[in-house]
Amino acid sequence: MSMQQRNPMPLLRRGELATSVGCNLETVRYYEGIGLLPHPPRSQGRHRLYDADLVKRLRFILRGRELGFSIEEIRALLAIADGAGGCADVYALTTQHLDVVKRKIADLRKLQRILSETAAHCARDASPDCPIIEAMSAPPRAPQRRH
Amino acid sequence: MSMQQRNPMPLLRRGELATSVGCNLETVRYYEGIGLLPHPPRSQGRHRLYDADLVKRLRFILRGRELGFSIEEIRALLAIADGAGGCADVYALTTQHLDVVKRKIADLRKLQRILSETAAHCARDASPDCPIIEAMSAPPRAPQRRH
DNA sequence: GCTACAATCTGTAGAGACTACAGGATCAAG
DNA sequence: CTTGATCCTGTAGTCTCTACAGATTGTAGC
Repeated sequence: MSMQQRNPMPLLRRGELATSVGCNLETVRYYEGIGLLPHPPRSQGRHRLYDADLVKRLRFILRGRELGFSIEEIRALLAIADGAGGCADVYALTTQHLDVVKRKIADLRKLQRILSETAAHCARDASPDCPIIEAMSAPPRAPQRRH
Repeated sequence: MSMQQRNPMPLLRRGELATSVGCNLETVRYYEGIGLLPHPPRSQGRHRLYDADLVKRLRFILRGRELGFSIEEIRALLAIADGAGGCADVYALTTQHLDVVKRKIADLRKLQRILSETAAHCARDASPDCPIIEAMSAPPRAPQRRH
C-alpha cells in the first residue's frame, strides 16, 4: 500500500494558484520570470502545473512583500530556506531583517498614536487646524536611512 | 522690533533640501511635478529656493511614503492639512488608515517573533532545516486583501 | 468525436513611483 | 573673472507589477 494519498492535492493551474493565494494571475508568471519561483512542470499543452510546495513558496513571497521586504531580500531568505548557506548566514540575515522590522514597528506605532490623536481631536471640535503635519514632519532623530 | 529672526534659515537650494531631508535630488522635482510640492520661488537664474515650510512638507511626504501611504493618500492628507475639507474628512481618512496601520503592526510583530525564533534556533545548532518558510507561508486566516 | 467557451500560452506595453543622464546655464569660492 | 560644483530642462531607464492581444489548449455538454 502506497503511502501516497489518493488525493494528494490535484495540481493547480496558474489561475487556480493565483486565486488560492490571493494574488494576480500575472504575478505568478512574473515571479517565475525573475527566478523567485522555479519553472513548474507543464501539461502536454505547456500549461503550468503547481503542487503544494509551490503554493507554499508563493505564499511566502507574497507575505514577505506585504511586510515590506524587497524582492532581493526575499530572494535571500528563500536561498537560505533552500539550504544554500549555513546557519551563520541565516543568523546574520534574520537578525538584520529583525532590525528593519523593529524599526518599522516603532514608526508605525508612532503613526498610530498620531492618527488616533488626530481622529480624537477632529471628532471633538471643528477646528480646521489639524496637528497631523506638525506631528509627522518632525525630523527623524536617527541618521537618515533610505531604502 | 520685528519678530522675524535675523537669520530665518537661509533658503535652501534643491540639493541642500534633498540632503537635509535625506531623499534623492530628483525626487524633489518629481513631487513638484505631480503637485505634492508647490512651485517654489526661484533665484534670478531660475534656481529653486526652499524655505522651512517646504522642508516640513517634504518631510511629511517622505515619512508617509516610508510608512506605506500611496502618493494619492498623501495628497489627500495634505489637502486636509491645507484646510481643504472639514474635520469629518480628517476623521474618516485617519481612522481608515489607522486600520491599515494596525494590521501592519500585527503582521510585523508576527514576523518579528518568527525571525527571533529562527535566529535563536539557527544560532544554537547547525541544522540547515530552518523553520522560516513553514512559519511564513501559512495561509492567512483573514480574507485576502491585496493593495 | 465535435463544438464551444473558458483558461492558458507568449510577448509586449502600461502604471506608479521614482532615479539617472545629457547638454547647457548659473552660482560662488578663490 | 575663471572654474568647478550645482542647478536647469527634458527625456529615458528601473523596479514591481498588471493588462492586453492573438494564438493554443482544456474541458463540459451534446
